[in-house]
Amino acid sequence: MAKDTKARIQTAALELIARQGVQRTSLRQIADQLGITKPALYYHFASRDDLVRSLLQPLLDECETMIIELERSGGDDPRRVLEECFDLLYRHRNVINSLVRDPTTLSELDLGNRLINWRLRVIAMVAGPRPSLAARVRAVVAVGGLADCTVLFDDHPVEKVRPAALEAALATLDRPEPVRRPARRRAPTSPRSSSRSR
Amino acid sequence: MAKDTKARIQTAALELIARQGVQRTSLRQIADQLGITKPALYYHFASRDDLVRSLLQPLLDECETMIIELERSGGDDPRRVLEECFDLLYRHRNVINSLVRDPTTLSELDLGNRLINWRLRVIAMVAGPRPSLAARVRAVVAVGGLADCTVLFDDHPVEKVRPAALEAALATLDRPEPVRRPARRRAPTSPRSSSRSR
DNA sequence: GTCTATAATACGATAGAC
DNA sequence: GTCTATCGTATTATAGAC
Repeated sequence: MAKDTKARIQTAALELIARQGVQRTSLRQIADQLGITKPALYYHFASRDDLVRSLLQPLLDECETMIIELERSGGDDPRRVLEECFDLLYRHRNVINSLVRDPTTLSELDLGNRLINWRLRVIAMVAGPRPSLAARVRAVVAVGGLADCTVLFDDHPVEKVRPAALEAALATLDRPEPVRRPARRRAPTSPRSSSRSR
Repeated sequence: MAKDTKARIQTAALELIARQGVQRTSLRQIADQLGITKPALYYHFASRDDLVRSLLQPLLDECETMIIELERSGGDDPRRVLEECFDLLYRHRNVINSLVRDPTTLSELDLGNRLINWRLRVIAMVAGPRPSLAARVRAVVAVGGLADCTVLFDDHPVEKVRPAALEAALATLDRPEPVRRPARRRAPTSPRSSSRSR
């Protein structure tokens, strides 16, 4: 036990942040959880922001390399793009839920912009070249829905969720041209549009 | 101009929160924006939390009534469920992006649990009775992807996004039984599974 | 209904001893 | 590498005048 204190700090911080959000987690709480004092944290991290950033760094690095690699070699294979995305999102689902979905974190630096940029690049790959609006919408649904699956089925084994999620996302994409949908199961004599719109 | 000061406070608060998150927005900032002082806010709201809650209340109320109404009358019509969801999410997209996605807000009271509960009820309606895991996954993708569309296409007219999003979500659901997918467009001789898994 | 003034508390961060 | 002690600054909230 010598230098891994840094790692223990990160673990404790992530745990607290997962429960109460970034802003609500103070250096005092983190120090207390470890049984050390606040100034001790400053030996390992230059500032609070430095600590938070260190939690995000692995995710950011892997996103960057994954997307660049996909764009270089596999951007024309939606299944492979979705597979890689699912695996990365699943691997980092803790950090994503605790930190990335927090608007406070997003607004600092250009993290929000970088994430939006990556997302759009993934969507662009999945939507294919010169996509119509409908195709882009399908890509958004596929990618966004896939992301939700990495987080909403925590009680299910990932080996079962993963293929199901990929099939569902790919099914969303498989609409080469707009057609009138055939009547769907169980749809009674309901009015075509009953929404009160907006 | 007499009693609508309360509404003006809410508007200013929402605007600031949209830009910097809930936790980063202080009563001082809100007061400054309106040209009044901090204690004046306490005449209209009992506390800071009271103000934040008042911003969420309309969304919460409408969610509750919408879901109850759907479960009573339209739970077996996925299209109608998705239509109502899209319209509600789109109508409240500002509050949703500013407040609801903030972990800090979610952890207070049982807001997070209520939202998860509603989401699961919507997913259950969309997935149909006694759904398989695959069917539930498709429902998650459909609902989650639909939600993303209300937020990601801000620069497009909603009259175009709405039908496209609904079609995409419904397409996701339309997989009555698991079949081997036919080969998809543009998939070259890529290896079937290249993911480094997790 | 809004003000001035202030209390009570928590925060991030630093200085300096050990 | 961790401590005690503390600085400066923010915050929410209240008391009481007008």
